[in-house]
Amino acid sequence: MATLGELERSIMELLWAADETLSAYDLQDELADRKLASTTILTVLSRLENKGFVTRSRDARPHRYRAAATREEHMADLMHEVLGGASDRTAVLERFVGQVSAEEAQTLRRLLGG
Amino acid sequence: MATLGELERSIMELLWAADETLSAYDLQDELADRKLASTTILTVLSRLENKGFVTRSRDARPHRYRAAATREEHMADLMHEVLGGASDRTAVLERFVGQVSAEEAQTLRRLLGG
DNA sequence: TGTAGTTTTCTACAGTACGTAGAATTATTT
DNA sequence: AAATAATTCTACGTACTGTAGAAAACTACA
Repeated sequence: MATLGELERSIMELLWAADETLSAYDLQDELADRKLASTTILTVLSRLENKGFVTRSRDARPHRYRAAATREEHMADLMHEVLGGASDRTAVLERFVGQVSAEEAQTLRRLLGG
Repeated sequence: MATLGELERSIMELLWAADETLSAYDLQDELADRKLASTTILTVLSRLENKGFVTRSRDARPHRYRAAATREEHMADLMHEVLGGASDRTAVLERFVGQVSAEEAQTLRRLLGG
């Protein structure tokens, strides 16, 4: 999975937080403090699309964008990606679980259908 | 946590796999197929040290290097780092657990002291 | 102890990714 | 068809990584 830059991440956060699809102009507004050119937003959205993080609807103009996966899916994917790179997955899980808070351990037990 | 480049990762893998500390020359040997200059290895080791992935013993010459954390610790840290960036951790864990294999689910239950 | 050999640090450069945006092009609206 | 709006193309600065030679620091031996 590709990695995200600073602005790329900000834009993903906005897309993840949005209920609706967003246009480049919507994003430009939400990032108004950074005073970015609309072409900048478009460029980044294009790159995010190429990386598979974003899908674009070309039906109307301006084009509308949405995150390809939810933030949760994305993060879970990242975690699995890390785990997938391990030769001894059990050892990694052991460490992982060992550092989890009590509440989260409880959550995990519940999710695992204890 | 910083990200690792291609060669940086190869060197970390060797350090993780090693029981002993390794010198730049040891690593050069293990990467002999790539025909790297020893200064290249030293530069990368230096960068890894700055990033906190490697510790160096200057007692003897050549200096000896070791991974700051085990591979498992590192990977568990990465997973926690991802999880830490989530606003809704439970949702992420839910996704994560949902994609885990049956055996790994079993492992997790055991580790959680079900 | 001066000099040759060894090891490390400094400096440098090419390639790639990202932030950034103007120019050129394409589409829409009137 | 002209004016306006939106997208794509092109480009550049910066940071990071792979790569290594030059310079400096250290070690060992004559």
